[in-house]
Amino acid sequence: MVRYPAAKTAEKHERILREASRLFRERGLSGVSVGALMKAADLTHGSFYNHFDSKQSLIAECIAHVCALAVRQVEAAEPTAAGKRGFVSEYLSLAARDDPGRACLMPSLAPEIAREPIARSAMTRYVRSFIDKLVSHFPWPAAADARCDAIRMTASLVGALVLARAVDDEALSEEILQEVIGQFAGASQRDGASD
Amino acid sequence: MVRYPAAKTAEKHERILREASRLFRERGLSGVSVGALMKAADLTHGSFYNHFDSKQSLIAECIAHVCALAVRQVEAAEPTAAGKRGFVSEYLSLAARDDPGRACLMPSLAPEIAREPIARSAMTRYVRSFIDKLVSHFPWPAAADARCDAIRMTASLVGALVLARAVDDEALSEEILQEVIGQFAGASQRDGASD
DNA sequence: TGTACATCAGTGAACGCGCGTTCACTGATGTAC
DNA sequence: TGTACATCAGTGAACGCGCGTTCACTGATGTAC
Repeated sequence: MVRYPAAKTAEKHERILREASRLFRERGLSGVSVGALMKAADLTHGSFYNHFDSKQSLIAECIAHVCALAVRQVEAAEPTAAGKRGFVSEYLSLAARDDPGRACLMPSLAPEIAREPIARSAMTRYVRSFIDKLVSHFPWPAAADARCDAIRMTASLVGALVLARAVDDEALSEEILQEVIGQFAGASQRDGASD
Repeated sequence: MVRYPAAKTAEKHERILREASRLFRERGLSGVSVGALMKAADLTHGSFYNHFDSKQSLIAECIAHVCALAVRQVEAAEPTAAGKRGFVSEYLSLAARDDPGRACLMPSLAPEIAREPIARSAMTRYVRSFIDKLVSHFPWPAAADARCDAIRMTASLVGALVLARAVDDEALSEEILQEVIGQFAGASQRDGASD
């Protein structure tokens, strides 16, 4: 039945997916051609269609793949207040800012995905999983407000990384990252609500 | 010297810029072709190059143009705590979410612009102007923290709109908008810092 | 174990298409007298 | 005021290019005996 070893096929599928997940986050959906992607995966462009129906369906699969990575990254943090602070510092680190291919997908691709009807449901699962995992994994001052706090934290993280990357000026970029890291760093309540 | 009336030329230049500013925010930079843009401005594609050097330089000019609009929009709000709350509510309104062509440029285009070296300096001016105008126009609880608060607020606004648009589920989308509006709505200090 | 065969993932030329940009031409406009 | 001319923004065919996708073919692999 299966003439070629399933493991070989799966390994190539995985390799394409991994390269695509990295490249899409680095260059945007429209910045990665099927040809360039397959070259990065050490294959020729024709065989792409042995693994995926279309570029669109690869995009949807990539979102789900990176979603799983993101959830695992939250889980890798200590489930304590210190672990949460560490997670925020990593999410908004210079390394994350400068290497979008290994960072969260939302700040790189969310606006482009919002315009691709087919990919939006995968993106919705990403956002929901991220928020839910924050809520369940980390401690929150009040259980009743945990979800609200997690949503606000997610918006802050995504916005800060989007802005820090968009900006040309290193000082301003680092200032944005630091101020938002600081927002989640202390027990002090001066941070946050702004009037 | 000037054979054609300068006003006519300027009016067309303005019309192209206005349509481009709307379309780029709606469809992304790579989602708007020069041909489609010029059709929207009731011209043929060839004459685009009488007005702009290239698509790239149009993009830079658009960012500056929308930046001026954004600053004016902040200025249009009452310079009070209530005015600030109203500004947040409008920034994160359903109308803004559903009509990116008339909303802030950052949540629509920042990631794509971050990948276009030529446009980043215009984007930097946008981000800086936005933050500076928030600082100078609205009241802040402590002058020393005004800039920090404004940066955090900007990150929250941008992130919330990015996520609300990326998500397929109306309830989740509205929840994100509402929680972040709520973060800036009350005098209560429970909002904000999350642990 | 060795040989002939069937399978099918991988290959790369080719497809139609839309892109950004160029350019020879047009024709409405303002100028000269 | 009327006519001939010069200007130049606007027009649309054409350019080379890269895209997503298709497809006839190849050749390494596992199977049959």
